[in-house]
This record gives sequence, C-alpha cells and structure tokens, in this order.
Amino acid sequence: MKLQIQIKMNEDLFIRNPEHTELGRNIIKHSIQLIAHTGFEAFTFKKLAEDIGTTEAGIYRYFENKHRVLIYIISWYWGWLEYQISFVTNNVSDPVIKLKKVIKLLATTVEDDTKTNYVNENLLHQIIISEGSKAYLTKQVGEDNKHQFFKPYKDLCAVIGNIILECKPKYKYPRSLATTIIEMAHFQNFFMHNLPSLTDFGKSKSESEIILFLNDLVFSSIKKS
Amino acid sequence: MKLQIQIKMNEDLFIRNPEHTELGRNIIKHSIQLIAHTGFEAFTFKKLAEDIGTTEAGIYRYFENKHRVLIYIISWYWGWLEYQISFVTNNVSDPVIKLKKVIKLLATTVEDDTKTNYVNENLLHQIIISEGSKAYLTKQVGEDNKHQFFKPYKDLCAVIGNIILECKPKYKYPRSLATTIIEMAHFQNFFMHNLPSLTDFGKSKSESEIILFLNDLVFSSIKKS
DNA sequence: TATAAAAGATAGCATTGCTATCATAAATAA
DNA sequence: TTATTTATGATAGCAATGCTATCTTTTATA
Repeated sequence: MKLQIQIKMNEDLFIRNPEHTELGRNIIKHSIQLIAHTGFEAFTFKKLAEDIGTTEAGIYRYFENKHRVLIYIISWYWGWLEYQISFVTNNVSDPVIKLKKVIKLLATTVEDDTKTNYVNENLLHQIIISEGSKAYLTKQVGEDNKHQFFKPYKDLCAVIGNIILECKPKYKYPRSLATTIIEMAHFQNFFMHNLPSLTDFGKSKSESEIILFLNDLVFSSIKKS
Repeated sequence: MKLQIQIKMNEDLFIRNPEHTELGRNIIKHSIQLIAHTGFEAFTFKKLAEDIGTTEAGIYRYFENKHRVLIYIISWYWGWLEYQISFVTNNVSDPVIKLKKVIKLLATTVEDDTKTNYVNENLLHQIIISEGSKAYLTKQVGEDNKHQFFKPYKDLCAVIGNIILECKPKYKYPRSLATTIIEMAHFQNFFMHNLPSLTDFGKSKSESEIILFLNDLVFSSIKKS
C-alpha cells in the first residue's frame, strides 16, 4: 500500500491550486530545488520557468509573486512537521520524552519522505534554515498575518508550547520557549556550518551537539524545582 | 565638552569611507531612515539618492551595493553595543549582574545617542530586529565572512560568552547561549509586536517581560548546580 | 594658482517584476 | 460527436531596479 500525505494549504496563498495540475506540482518541486540552490534573493520566476520548461506568465497564473511561493513551501513544511510530531509522540505519555523527540525532530536533517511525491523534505529543511525567517521578516507581515499565512507556524508553536506546559504546568513562557527552540534549532545549524565561531560546535559540525545544547537549555528551564 | 564615539569600520565594506565626507555621512543617516521605514527589500539606491538629493551614481561611489550598506550599519550597531556593554559593566565584579545588564541592554529599545552625530540608534535598533539576520542569511555568507564582515557580531558573541563562563566556568555552550540571547532578544520583540501569539507577552507588549523570559532562560541554564 | 579629488548630471543597458493578448491543446459537458 | 470551457504556450511590452560609464562643475589642498 502506498501512503500519501495531503497537507491542507491556505487558499489565499495561490491563484490556482498547484497541487491540482502537473505544472503546479512542477512549480512547487522546482521552486524548492531552485530556492535551495540559489537562495531566495536570486530566485526569480524567469529562472523557475526555464527550469520547468514553461514561461514566466505560466507561473504567474499560480502565484502572485515569489514571496507567496516561499510562504507556501514553508507553510507546507510546518504542516508536515506537525504531522511528524504527532506521529513520533503518539502513545508517548511522558511529556519530557515527547519534548525530547520534538527537539530531535527539529534539529535533525530530514531525509526525503517518499510519502510526499513532489516535495523534497531534505531541501525544504535547508530552505527553512537559511530562508525561513524571511517569510515573516518583512514590512507586509501584518497583511500576511491577516491572511492567516502564519497559522501553520503558530499551530506548531502551540503544540510545542503545550508539551512544555505538560512538563511544567506553572512555566510562564511556553510559547516563547517554543519559538526559541524552533528558531535556535535552525539558527545554530546555520551558524555551525557558516559562522562556526558563533557556536560551540564548530569543530564537530554535528547536529547531535545542537540537540544536546537545546535539551540542556530547555530542561534547565522547565525542570521541577 | 562634547564627546564623540568613533567605531572602527572594516575597510572592505565601502569603496570610499562614508565618515569622511558630508555626502558619505548623509548616505549612512538616510540609509538608516529609509531601511527602517521601507524595509530592506524595498530599499534602493535610487530612492536613497532622491532622499539625500544626490544621484544613484553618487551612492555607488561609496558602496558597491545595498547589501554592503546593510552590513555596514549593522556592524556599526554591534560595535556600538559592545561599547555600551563595556560601559555599563565597567567596575561590576559580579558576572551575574553583568549578564543581567547585558540582557537588559539587548532587549531594550535604545534612545538616540547624542554622542553619535549622524546615526539614530533607535532606528538602528528597529533595523536590527527586522533586518538583522538578513545580513548573514545569504548565499554569499562565506565570501562575506572571508572579508571579516561579521567580526563585530562575533566579538559581541565572544564578550557575552565570556561573561557566561565567568558565571559558570564549566558551562559547555557559552557561544551558542550568547547567540541565543542576542537573537531571541530581537526575535521575541519582533514576534511580540507582529505575531503576538508566538510569544507570551502579546497583551502587555512590554520589553520588560522579554527581559524576564531571557533571564529565566539564561540563569536556569547557568546557575550553580 | 595649479591640480587633484569629490560631486553633479546624464546616458545607457541588462535584468527583474509584472500584465496583457492571442493561439493552441486538453479536458469536460451538451 | 461536437461544443465549449479550461489550461497552457508564445510573445510583447513596460516600469523599476541594479549597475557602469562619461563628462562637467565644484571644492579642497598642494
């Protein structure tokens, strides 16, 4: 049996649903490849069209602009990650173990999930690390937020925040700690590979060290005391 | 007596030193205003030239491109902040008090420092919050790093890391904790104002709560145990 | 006063970001 | 089957951006 995941996407993100057509799925697939390869700044619809073998105008029929594409694929990732979390924490009763699994999931390079056809999760993870915060660090963040574009990120934050509260019901900053875990899982990875002297893992360049750091950080804050 | 601060800037950042001429100082001053106002994406040399009352070509005589301008003003800020830290921690022997002062400095909106003529630190602080990470989240990060463009940030990270080690000599992650403090001081501020449900300070929107969160986070990790 | 350095004034050109139009192919309904 | 939506392909075009070049005028300094 071949399982397929469907992530429900916000309809305001696109003009035409890219999941419904071959060209649409190609736009997603090649956007991920191109953004991962060239970075978001150098990513243009022209180049994307050439990669796919279609025209610029073709892309514009699906997405208003490249920023929407970025939000689309990043939202997809957060949705997929929330699914992964619910999967690996299923039947786990101890919230501390749950939270450790979440941290590991966030800080570990993912492999391409064969359950998702046209999405390469490994490239997507790299995009989250290098381009993730550019989704909201803009002047239009307020407008985009009205469209609910950041709901997947907020949902993820709420899920992690709730696990934190399970660990320590009286903890005062579950959401801020959740965003700290998420952002630092990615920033420490970026620093480790690109500006290693900003971290303590510069030599080993090993993700397991980031996990140890985050575990230490988080469980110092929320241990019973 | 009127005191003036001079921050030593990396010579590779500019073509002609903007501090040496009226036009140069205007470029810095108006870049800060324009980036704070329109965001880095919409910031162009054309608009900047119009603001100043000069021409695009005039700006290009000072800076190769807008990304160098961003790195310039951000580097300036880190340099200035390191000076502020050395100032407020001077004669303080207790490292815990030192670190608390640093956290407060990082998380508090600064007022315009009259000791610096053409730089508005308050606007600069907003830029750090919204645009700061765009300085390094690029494909050229490696190239830029070779030019030592991130030295001011690294120096700041080292200073804070050393204070952390003074607090707890055996702590394993002083640099990663330092970058966590720096980045989270700014990200929590951005979230609080723009995506409040990602934080626990959405209602009060008060910087003092961010300080409390960071203090809790940091001193749980490095308290004697 | 000579002359070098900085700034102003234009021009130009490739790329980007976006919209519009018309023709054709593919899917679906009458 | 034919009719007709619907999706795609093929071009064109235009304003804005990013950057370089050249020539003149002003300002600073030797």
